[in-house]
Amino acid sequence: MTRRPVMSDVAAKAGVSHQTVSRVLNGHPHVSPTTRTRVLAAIAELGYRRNLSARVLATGRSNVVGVVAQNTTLYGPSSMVQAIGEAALGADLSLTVGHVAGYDATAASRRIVERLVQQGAAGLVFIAPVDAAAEAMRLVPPGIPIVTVDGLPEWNVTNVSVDQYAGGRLATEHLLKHGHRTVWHVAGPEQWHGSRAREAGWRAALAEAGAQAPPMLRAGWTAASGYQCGRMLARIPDCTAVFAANDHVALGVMRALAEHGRRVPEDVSLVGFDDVPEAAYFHPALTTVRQEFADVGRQALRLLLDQLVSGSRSAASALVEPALVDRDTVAQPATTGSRA
Amino acid sequence: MTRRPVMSDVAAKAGVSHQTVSRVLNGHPHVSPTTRTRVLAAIAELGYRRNLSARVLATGRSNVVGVVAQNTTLYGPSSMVQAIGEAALGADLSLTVGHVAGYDATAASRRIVERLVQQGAAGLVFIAPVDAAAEAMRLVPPGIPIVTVDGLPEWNVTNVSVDQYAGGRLATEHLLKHGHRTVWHVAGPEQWHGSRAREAGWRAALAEAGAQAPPMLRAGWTAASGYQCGRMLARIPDCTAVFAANDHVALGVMRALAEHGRRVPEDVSLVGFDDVPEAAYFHPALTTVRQEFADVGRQALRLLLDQLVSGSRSAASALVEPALVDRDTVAQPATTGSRA
DNA sequence: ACCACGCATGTTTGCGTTCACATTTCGCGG
DNA sequence: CCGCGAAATGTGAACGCAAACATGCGTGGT
Repeated sequence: MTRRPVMSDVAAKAGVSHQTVSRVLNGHPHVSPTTRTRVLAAIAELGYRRNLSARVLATGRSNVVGVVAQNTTLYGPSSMVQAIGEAALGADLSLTVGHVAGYDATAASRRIVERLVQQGAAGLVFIAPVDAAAEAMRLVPPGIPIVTVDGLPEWNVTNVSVDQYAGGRLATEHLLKHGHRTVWHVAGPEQWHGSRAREAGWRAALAEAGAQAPPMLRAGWTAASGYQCGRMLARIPDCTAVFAANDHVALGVMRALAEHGRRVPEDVSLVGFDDVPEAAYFHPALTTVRQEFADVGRQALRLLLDQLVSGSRSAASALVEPALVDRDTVAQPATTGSRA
Repeated sequence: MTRRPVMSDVAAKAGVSHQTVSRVLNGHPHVSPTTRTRVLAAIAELGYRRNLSARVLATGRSNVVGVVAQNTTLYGPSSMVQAIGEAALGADLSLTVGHVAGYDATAASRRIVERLVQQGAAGLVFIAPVDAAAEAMRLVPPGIPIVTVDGLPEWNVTNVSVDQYAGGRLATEHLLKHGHRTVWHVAGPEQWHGSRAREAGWRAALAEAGAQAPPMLRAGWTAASGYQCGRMLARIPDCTAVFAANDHVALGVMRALAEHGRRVPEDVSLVGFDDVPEAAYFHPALTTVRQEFADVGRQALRLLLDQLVSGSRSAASALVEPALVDRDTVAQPATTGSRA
């Protein structure tokens, strides 16, 4: 077993100095075309790859950006990571993704951040939809730019998120507009900023319409938890309109409703959130609020890049507007036909 | 702006040599407790983090493993990456995930592999459900261990996958057992090995039962493509049993069937694949074949670790057995009640 | 009392690259 | 034909760390 070739091996083979090889590799000027091709040939022949560690050590810069993601099994986070990855590839950056397991978020985030920093990450993207992320963020040395996704404004860091408050309003107003007296809400986990923002939007829309806010139900992000909540809602005759935390929760709710013989949308109208690709094929097709996750990912990387070139952290921000996608789960309430 | 502290800064502050600091950091023996605490204090005070590039350069080893993943938006891949990430964290390895965009798989994979190798990855996991991955794999220098997930045996590399052939049989046999004369199949993309294996399993089960294989329909992995296929199937009165490429495709099929007034399972029985978390909440609840993605991820990392300690590539393999999850989408065919 | 051994610590060297600077080569105008 | 500047190439040092080797000190056995 022979060791990996290094720059001087290439240099020897091409009959030049290692520095010339370096110049070729980095596209520096002042290298004659003939030398360049000779060097290139030697590289190919030896199967030489440059050692990135040595390069980072020598230059003090690296072009890897780290991503700290919360729960990449979920559709939202995974779409964003994917989008960031594609954008990074385009910007000739490489991506190191630290996947935080669900159960011990704080400890895991710490370790991940620690590693990313030690690896010399040039910048970090925190997909930080929960408070636990803030603490890990504090471990990052001041020199390294940060962008959060779904972070909180008070963290005072560049942030990009979907305007979930607006989304909550959108959903609620849409239901109200169809003549429902009020709208029930099955919320997501309360640690998630998104849940809280959607809830706030829901309350705001209700208040503005002069409608009383019914008690709020708490679900996770899963269909199973939505189903549990749905079983409660199904027993409440007054409940004619529901805004669910996300599409999967909505699916669970629909299921519970159906089992109790309550039809969607005839008896109960329902709006989800996210617009996962299969939402249009639920039965009936789900009316929902679309979040452009890929867009969020791209913007996050763009903002990080801005900081990278400017060389310092900033607190710029971007908001992505959600949009209502009207399908088949919203209708007039049956009893109060032409009341409003 | 003062530069990041290095080992000698810590050493100076603690009044020792840099080598002693190194020993403390690496948990070497022969360091007195008092010195150790002094060094630790200095590290904390300075906010020192060791430079991983320098470490890698000096030792020649790195403990980062690379993952090349195809389409992490999908439930399967993302679950596996997540599982690998958790397992890696447990083994004190760090993970660099290269996310291959969908559109130009070959070029993107190349670049990602190139990077991973240059970064000095100790080992690589290819989530390689398509042929394009094989080509990228060839770029990896021989010294670096590889594990593929959903790879092909002829690649001659350590591989772990779900036994999708068995899964296809399972699904088909389950339908046959209920008295269906034959089973239709809506397959996934043909580039994916999983699709092909499931198809083979389907054909085998049919042949074994002496049933004629009806023409096969081709979908993607999405509900939308399943819906398109479903619209065809709905027009075929003979079609009483369908095995769908995955759960989302099954959802699309169900939707199309419902629109044509064909009931599931009374008129058409349906089996999916994957058992995504929301499958139990489809309407009706989907009978499907469960793949233990997390298990696959964990095994992949374990096999990589084995190679890492043994120091050489091997071609061991692991197969994870899928299991049928019986829910509400399979029943006796209506017309041929007590025929078989 | 002396030697030898083991523990705690320091010194030197090299990992593979880039950077700053030194040197050689070449072409061209006077 | 000389000299000068720019282009082409080479040389040495530095990046931050760990490994190998070297040193000094205390302790126990005989």
